[in-house]
Amino acid sequence: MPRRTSAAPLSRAGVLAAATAIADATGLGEVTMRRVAADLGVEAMSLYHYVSGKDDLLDGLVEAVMAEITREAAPNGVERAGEDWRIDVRERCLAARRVMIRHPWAPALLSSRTTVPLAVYLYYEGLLADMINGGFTYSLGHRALHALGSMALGFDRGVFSPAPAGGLDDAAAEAEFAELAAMLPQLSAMAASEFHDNADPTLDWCDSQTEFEFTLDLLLDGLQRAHEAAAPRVPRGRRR
Amino acid sequence: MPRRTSAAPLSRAGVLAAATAIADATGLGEVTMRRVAADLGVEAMSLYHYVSGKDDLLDGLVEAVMAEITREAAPNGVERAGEDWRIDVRERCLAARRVMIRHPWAPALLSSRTTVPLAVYLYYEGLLADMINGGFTYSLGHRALHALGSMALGFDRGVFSPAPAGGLDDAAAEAEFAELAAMLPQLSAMAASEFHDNADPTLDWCDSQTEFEFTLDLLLDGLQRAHEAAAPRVPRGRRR
DNA sequence: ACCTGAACACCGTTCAAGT
DNA sequence: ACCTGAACACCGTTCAAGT
Repeated sequence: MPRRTSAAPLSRAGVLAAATAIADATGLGEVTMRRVAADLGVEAMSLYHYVSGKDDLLDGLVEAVMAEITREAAPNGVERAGEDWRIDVRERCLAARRVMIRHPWAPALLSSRTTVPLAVYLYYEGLLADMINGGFTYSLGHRALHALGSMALGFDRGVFSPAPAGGLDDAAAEAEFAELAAMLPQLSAMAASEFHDNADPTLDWCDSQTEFEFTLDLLLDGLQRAHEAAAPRVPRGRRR
Repeated sequence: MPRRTSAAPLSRAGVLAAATAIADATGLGEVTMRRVAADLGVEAMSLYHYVSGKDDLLDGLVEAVMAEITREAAPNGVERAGEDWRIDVRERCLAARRVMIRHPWAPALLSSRTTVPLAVYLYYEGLLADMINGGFTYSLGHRALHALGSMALGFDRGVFSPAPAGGLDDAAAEAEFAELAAMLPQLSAMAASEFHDNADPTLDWCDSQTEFEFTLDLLLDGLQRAHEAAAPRVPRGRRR
């Protein structure tokens, strides 16, 4: 039991920083009131002075992530020029994605929150403002936020992932894998085809940056089309 | 403690049915080994004869939901004709959505699973087969599965939802709400505008069926365009 | 004001024992 | 074979008590 070495007083920010460090290092499942407290050299109950409970701690983690996205999108504290809604929205989504890649636990945390923290609304406010400035109606802006879905926050929340349950270490597992591939002929053929085309080794042939950008541009294309169909004359900003 | 009334022997299907009933009635959080067992008039440890643990029970719930989607998409046990990939894919997504609406806990469960159950792969296999039959390359099929994301399983996994944390019961909460609206001018204006246009009362003005279908058609439009750009001559099936 | 120890009400899961 | 009671190792959280 390491006593607290530094006399630095506890604070909400300190508690959240400790929790973030644990999540980054060992995953969200290890983020426990007792564990966070132990890392701070303190008992679990002390945390309740800075955080109203476990739920508030998790909301705090979300706020920290959203703040990091804001810094990522405006590196010098300045917002983008804002001449083209499409570039602005795209850059916001890509900035969010860079942060999500740094914190792989964040998408699951975001998805699991039952109540939406204010910081998330502030982020959506910025996205919507980009589009309204670009001449979107509120109706189309509303549809756009839904259409972007989790892409707006920088992740692809499909349940689809290339490796099925269980590893393929021994021969038994390999036989099981072959049987499974027989049940999934198209998915197997797709995996084989994509492997072959791809210089990149097995890791991350799925959910790569190019997949993300393909989907994002597909959505932005569609929104741009819907926008121009409703208002063929672009009010301000330049065309692509 | 109600003893087990019927002498019906326990079974995996029975355990899953009890768990599904609990989730439907009171939410996923109440699905507990002890609670499921109690509803079956049995002790928690008895469940381990039919389910290898809590994780296996949750995988079982996912399998039950996927089976329900399959039944929903092929009501009489027959698959669709398959003349147009777009109609086939669309109908599969809408069938999945009808099931998700019946089991509001399912999207969160699907998203939280760290390992993907076989039933989910079988579902994706069907979706991919629709597109390959429609002349898609494996590369475009792969991109399409990613692009559809959670829409493929019938839900819109954005974190966006209209009501911020906390109710607006008393005057204090209402003042807080006004302050919050001032921080979110565009979102507030959007909400007001959409409310005004919508005959439908407050409930579900967001995440409605029309929003879902708008996003789905936006994605299908984009995929169709990408498909036709790569292979301008449609191999089989009719054009829209 | 800030931190603590003991306790409470829950979890999932094990194990040896019953029938 | 199927079910059980007691126990274990964890949770988040409360409360009265320390300083």
